[in-house]
Amino acid sequence: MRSYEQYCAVARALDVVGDRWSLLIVRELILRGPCRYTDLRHGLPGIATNLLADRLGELEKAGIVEKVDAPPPVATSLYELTPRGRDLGPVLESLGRWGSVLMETGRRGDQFRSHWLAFPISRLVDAAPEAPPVTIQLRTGDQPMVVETASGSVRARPGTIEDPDAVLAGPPDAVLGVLVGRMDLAKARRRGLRFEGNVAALERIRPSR
Amino acid sequence: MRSYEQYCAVARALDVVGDRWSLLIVRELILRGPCRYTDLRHGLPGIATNLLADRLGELEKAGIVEKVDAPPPVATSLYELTPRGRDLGPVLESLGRWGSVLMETGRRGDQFRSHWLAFPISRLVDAAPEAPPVTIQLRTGDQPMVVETASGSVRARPGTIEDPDAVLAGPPDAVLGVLVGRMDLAKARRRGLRFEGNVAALERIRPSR
DNA sequence: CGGCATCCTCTTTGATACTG
DNA sequence: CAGTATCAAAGAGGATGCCG
Repeated sequence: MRSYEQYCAVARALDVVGDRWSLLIVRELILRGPCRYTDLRHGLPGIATNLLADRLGELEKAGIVEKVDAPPPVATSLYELTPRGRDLGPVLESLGRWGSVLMETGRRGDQFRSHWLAFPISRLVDAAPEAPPVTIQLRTGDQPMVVETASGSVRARPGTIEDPDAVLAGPPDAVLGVLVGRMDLAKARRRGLRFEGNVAALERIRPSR
Repeated sequence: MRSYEQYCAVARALDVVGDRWSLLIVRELILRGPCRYTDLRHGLPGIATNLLADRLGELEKAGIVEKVDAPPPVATSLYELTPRGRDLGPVLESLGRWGSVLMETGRRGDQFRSHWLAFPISRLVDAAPEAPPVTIQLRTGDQPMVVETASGSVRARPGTIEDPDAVLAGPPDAVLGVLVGRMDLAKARRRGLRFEGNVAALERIRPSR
């Protein structure tokens, strides 16, 4: 990106990460940890491959991303964040918080990847830390996810679990709407949500405001 | 900006404010309050006038900026932030925090405007709230600024004050470096800082980390 | 002059094809 | 798999023109 040439911290930050796609690449690496080139392409639907290569080069030069050789089992190299890159977490956090109200409009044919749910879900809070743990199986997007409470917080990870307290399946906006408490079950069902299990499990998960 | 078309809060936020210059326009309106078109141009050195007009139109359509007729004395219209626009404060805050280490490299011929100092200065903290207030006069950039402590916090505003506890003048990086405690007085003087007054006044102002 | 709209050039992006 | 090469389209930057 062409520099703004302003002696201001915001402008200088944007000189480095203000390019189109740059912050979304960081999002992928924060959400998924070290990634192969192909993993990044999959998590960034719409990016042109030459742009991904360009941006990775720039981010590497800026000390945000590091290219490392993967340990023996994998025969490729991985991209991962440097500590300086991980420091962008609060930037993504504030942007995501500001953007969360824009998620109410559902999709307009937007692409979706399941692991993107980890961001809003990490903002949920387990209302009763001393109560028994809750597990919820999600089936939306490209891969199944598990939501589980752990010591007062809520986390999401890819994978499946046996005997979850509830299963949510269907379109991403309905699943997300119910999870964050923005949409009630009846409305979500009308939008295509399939729900099984214990409704009380959802009440253990509440938006932290 | 072309949409990323991703059902992710970060991507949707960037759909709205990810355009070049957009967040810097918001910076100006947060730092200076309602602005005339010309004020914005002055605070955004390097922007092409058609781009400023374009961006203002987009930001208005997105509900971030509002164009209002100024009250009688002024014969022009003003641009101001909507509540939704003011909600971008934390985004600029986190970006500025991340970018602050990029300010150590001084200028490379970058443009500078005095009011940009308000951002880093608001992160300073008055170490001893019960101690007498401190006022510092700054003379760097396009207009004089006053830094003053008030009930435990530190604020900056344009203007001059009589009998300040200290006066800092010279290049912006030296003034800023001393203010945030990154540069000691000797080094700042070698970089062109002119200092008058009470050194102890600086010790009342400390980075809040 | 403040507040844009137009025109033109140059750079960046996006889509696709191709290679080690 | 992990990119590079190519080329058309979109966007940015700069100059200038217009209008109250």
